[in-house]
Amino acid sequence: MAERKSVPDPTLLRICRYLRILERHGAPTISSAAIAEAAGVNAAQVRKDLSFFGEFGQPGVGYDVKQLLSSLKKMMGLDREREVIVIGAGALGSALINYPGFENRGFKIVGVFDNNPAKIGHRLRGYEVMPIDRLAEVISEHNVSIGIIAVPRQSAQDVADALIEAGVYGIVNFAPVTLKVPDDVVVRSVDLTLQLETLAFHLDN
Amino acid sequence: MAERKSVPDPTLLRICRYLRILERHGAPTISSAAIAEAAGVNAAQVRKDLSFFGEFGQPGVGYDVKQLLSSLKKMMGLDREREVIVIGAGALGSALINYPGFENRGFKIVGVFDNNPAKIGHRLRGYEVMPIDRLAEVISEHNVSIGIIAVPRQSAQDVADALIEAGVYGIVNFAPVTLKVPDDVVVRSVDLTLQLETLAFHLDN
DNA sequence: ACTTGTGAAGCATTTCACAGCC
DNA sequence: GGCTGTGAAATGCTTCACAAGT
Repeated sequence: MAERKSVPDPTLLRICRYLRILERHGAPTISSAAIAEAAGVNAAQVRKDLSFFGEFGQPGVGYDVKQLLSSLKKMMGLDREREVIVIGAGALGSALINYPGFENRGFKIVGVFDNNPAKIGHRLRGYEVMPIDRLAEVISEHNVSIGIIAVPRQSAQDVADALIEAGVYGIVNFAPVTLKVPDDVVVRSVDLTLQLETLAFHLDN
Repeated sequence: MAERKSVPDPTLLRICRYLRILERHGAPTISSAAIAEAAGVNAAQVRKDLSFFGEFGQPGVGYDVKQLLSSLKKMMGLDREREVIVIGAGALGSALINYPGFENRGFKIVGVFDNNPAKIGHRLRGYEVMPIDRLAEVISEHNVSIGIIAVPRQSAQDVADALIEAGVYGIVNFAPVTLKVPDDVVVRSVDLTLQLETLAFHLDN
């Protein structure tokens, strides 16, 4: 929970987006203006964001893409593999399991869980679907630090409780509820309909 | 694009979450403190958020749940059905198509598109998958105002361009890129990995 | 006694603007 | 000439605190 120097959350999210831009950038160097243009933000914003992590650029030249990439990855904790599990083998869980963005960024799925007996034991895109009661076992065996909740709203809190009980400190929640967790657990939510709903407002106004 | 009185974006997102809380609330009235507790925010925040849309509460009593719900839905533009299309019939598109949250909130899917010949013509959870070149036709025929982009990063901008060309003014983008669009088009992005990536940082710090 | 609605204060984030460096 | 890094200004958002209503 505690941060060395308190990096603003919006900065963290933007840095991840810069990472993608850098990865697809051809030239060996890039300016803050070019990153800003690709990310749709202000150039000063880019420089300020980077400044939370150090000084990476050369005045008059810009940033060395390769070097900036590896520095940022390291500072963001994205330079090593992490074991994650997915709870919920429905349509969404299934989509997440083979979403390339996860494995590409070092998040290795080491378990898929569901409480539906019809699904348990079957293979889902290469992963065996396990019953929820094996959660704790898999978590400790693979040293899982992150759980991805892709179950219906009704069971999301129960799953979160089980994850925390088993020692998971990071949760990505795809269910449309606000999870109640202790202060030392970090929850980040992705709500599939929220943005769509706000769009209704924007189109009318 | 233009708003009557400029409602902050965070407020819009929270209002949508309050909507869900209200829908699941048993009692006929609710206080700002109760909404706040369920949403994990400050009670003053709830009152301020609601105040952007009007005065709905009674001092000493709270808010009439039914009345607040219907007022908010109306002000958010969620009181009527809207036609949407989904572009991309891969794992994610497929998950979105039968995600209950969409239809439940008045977003009616009237078309599913993909450019993969192997998928075109086949039915996907009840929807016929159509080729991208029928986009404009379906959009004008069904009066589609919102397009949901669930294609890989590489084709997302092309799809956005085609949507805009065909008269769509609202886009929900699930691809991990920043789309370039004219000022009168509203894009809202949902990034499936961004939150997971920031979690890596939080767990290390 | 309890709860709303809201000015005003407090805090956070973004943008500006420019000194300093290549 | 072009670009970074960063104080300072500007903006935006959240929380406080309280008058007013029931």
